[in-house]
Amino acid sequence: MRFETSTIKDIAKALGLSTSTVSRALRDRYEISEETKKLVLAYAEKVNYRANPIARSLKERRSYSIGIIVSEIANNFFSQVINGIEAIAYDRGYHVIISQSHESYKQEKLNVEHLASRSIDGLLIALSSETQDIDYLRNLYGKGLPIVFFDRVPEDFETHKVIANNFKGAFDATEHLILSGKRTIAHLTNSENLSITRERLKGYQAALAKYNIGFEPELVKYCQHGGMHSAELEQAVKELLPLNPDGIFISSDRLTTGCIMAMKKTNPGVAHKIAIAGFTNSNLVELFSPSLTSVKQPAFEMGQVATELLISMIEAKRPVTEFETKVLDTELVRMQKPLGNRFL
Amino acid sequence: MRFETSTIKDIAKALGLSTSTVSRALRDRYEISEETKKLVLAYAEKVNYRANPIARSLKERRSYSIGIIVSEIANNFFSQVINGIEAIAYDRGYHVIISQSHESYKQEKLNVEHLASRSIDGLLIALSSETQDIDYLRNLYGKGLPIVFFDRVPEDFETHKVIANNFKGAFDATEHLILSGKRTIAHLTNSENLSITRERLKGYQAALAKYNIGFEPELVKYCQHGGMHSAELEQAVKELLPLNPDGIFISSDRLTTGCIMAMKKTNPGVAHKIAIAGFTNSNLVELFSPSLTSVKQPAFEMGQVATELLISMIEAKRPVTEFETKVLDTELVRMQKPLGNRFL
DNA sequence: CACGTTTTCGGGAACGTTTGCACACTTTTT
DNA sequence: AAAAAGTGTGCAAACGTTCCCGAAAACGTG
Repeated sequence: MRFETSTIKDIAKALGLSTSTVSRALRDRYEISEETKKLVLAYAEKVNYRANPIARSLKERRSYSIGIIVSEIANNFFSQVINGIEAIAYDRGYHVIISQSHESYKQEKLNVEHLASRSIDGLLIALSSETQDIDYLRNLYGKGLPIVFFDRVPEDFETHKVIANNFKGAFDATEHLILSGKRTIAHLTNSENLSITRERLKGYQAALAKYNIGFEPELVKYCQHGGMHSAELEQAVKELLPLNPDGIFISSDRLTTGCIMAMKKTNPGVAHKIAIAGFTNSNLVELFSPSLTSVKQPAFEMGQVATELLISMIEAKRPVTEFETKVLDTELVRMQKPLGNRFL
Repeated sequence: MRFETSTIKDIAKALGLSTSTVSRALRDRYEISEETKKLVLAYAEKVNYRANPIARSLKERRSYSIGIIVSEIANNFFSQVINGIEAIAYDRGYHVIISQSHESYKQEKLNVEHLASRSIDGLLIALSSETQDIDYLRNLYGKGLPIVFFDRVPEDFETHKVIANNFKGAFDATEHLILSGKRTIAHLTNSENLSITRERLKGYQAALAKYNIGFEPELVKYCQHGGMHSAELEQAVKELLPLNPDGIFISSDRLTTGCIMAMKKTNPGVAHKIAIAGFTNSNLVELFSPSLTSVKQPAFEMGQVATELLISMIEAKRPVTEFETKVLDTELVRMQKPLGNRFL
């Protein structure tokens, strides 16, 4: 803000004290007498003094801000994560700067470096579906920037991570389809680069195995761009439908909604015949037709936990060397009984 | 970032120049010889020099950041607006700090003041549904903080504003219901505090008038919290249904989805019998059941335009005195033919 | 050659904080 | 009574920039 605002100097002058005394009084340091503290506090209150965070940052060499990278904020899951992040961050006196990678590696790298040059104190990141090379992150991390990964995490990076129990979420969803009598279950998923893709695939396979259903690789379709392009989704659906699946397990938020949309567009009839189970944090699933069984991730909590870990790293006196990977349970929300047809 | 990074001083020392010369060379000022400039630039490039934005901000008394206040980011409309804002802001070298009011006046005020103390250069805000008193904004504005309102704007505040053509959007939606043969058209809307509420009500009334349908005040239900609480919505729906409307026009994104949800919950049968038209920017409307006619706002564009106006204010040499209110057209997306029932 | 101009550069203050150190004064200890 | 310890405060440097001002060098011009 370029407009006039009272500074510590003004207070010092007005009260006939030195800036150091005022500063210390404001920070409630032990060296200052109660009397002076009260005086300063009262006056500061009166003139509505607000410490200039920029000057503070320059002096303390930190900005009290943390960067967030997600693929997009217009996404139920991520916007809920962000809410969790904000809840903790604001509480602890940090503000957050959000950037979107739009599932592009280039954009992600650009944004991270922009944030780093903006003097963030720490970074919270879910990798883009394109990302394979995370050396630029390793570099920043090596220079001292605390980083916590969430949701989409790299395997070979020693730091805190927060993820959902993707294996179990996928297992539950697939098992649910099997228990509903489905046998030919397709799997639509994200880029192979992503940890979530691999973990969810394993869950899917494990469920099939448990019920002695053979794993058919051609029933698995990968979307390199995470469903950002509708053409990609339509292509996948077109390839999948001829295999006549009676169920489909979809592995991410955007993919789930995008896939249903693509199925309706490609072949509206079949969309209602295939049982759908998918990861999504949409709070509108009850409105969807066809309806589906959804795997909900504890997004808000994930944001909270990740932020707490990050702040603990930022505020640690000495370098952290013990890292943990928190795994949060997902929730299976079973499809509503379709009581719809009599009303159409 | 607290980790070591090269400064202008380091460059100066290494090159045997003064900091002023280096600074000027970096900023490409005319006083510096081409030769020296090249030397400095080359060295800066070599050591990967990045100007410290915090020091810069302190010196220049501005932060190159703009604040955004929306009611929530987990909202199709707002997240799209934010995308538009970011597109322009990043392009012009600003970064954005997003805050959510959650439709609470208290939270809104708190966030705005937090942002202001964080030295934002300007503010982009859509008022919360609770907000009536905007004196605190007037105060900040008076002190020199540029503010641009979008979507939910106050009437008595002289500054740039960007809104959708709410009157026409509401008119079109209502007319569409009328032309579909509906005669008892309810209207579910936001808090009366909001500009969008008033404008959309007028559009609704105008459409009724055009077709000689009497306006029935009891068919209009207001939601003070903009549908943040589901109880509020269910209450409204419970009051509305006994009046036997055959159509309903809903006035905002969250309200539209929330209302359908509430109708399905309260009386699933009737949900499919009432024709629905509502404002929403959800990209999933095609998935909804019951399906609906939607009024889409040019959210992305709204963000872009608002940001351009704000930046023009921020960068204006002298105080801006000519303000404009940009009105952007909405788009009516007609309900899909329900080809659904034969597939259920 | 003496003078003004232009070009190119450096010194140093300033932005608003925080903090190590020194200093003065009071109280306690030996 | 002198020394030590404790208490409260101020001075000044520092964080990394930008920019005003002055000065040295190079260049005409008469």
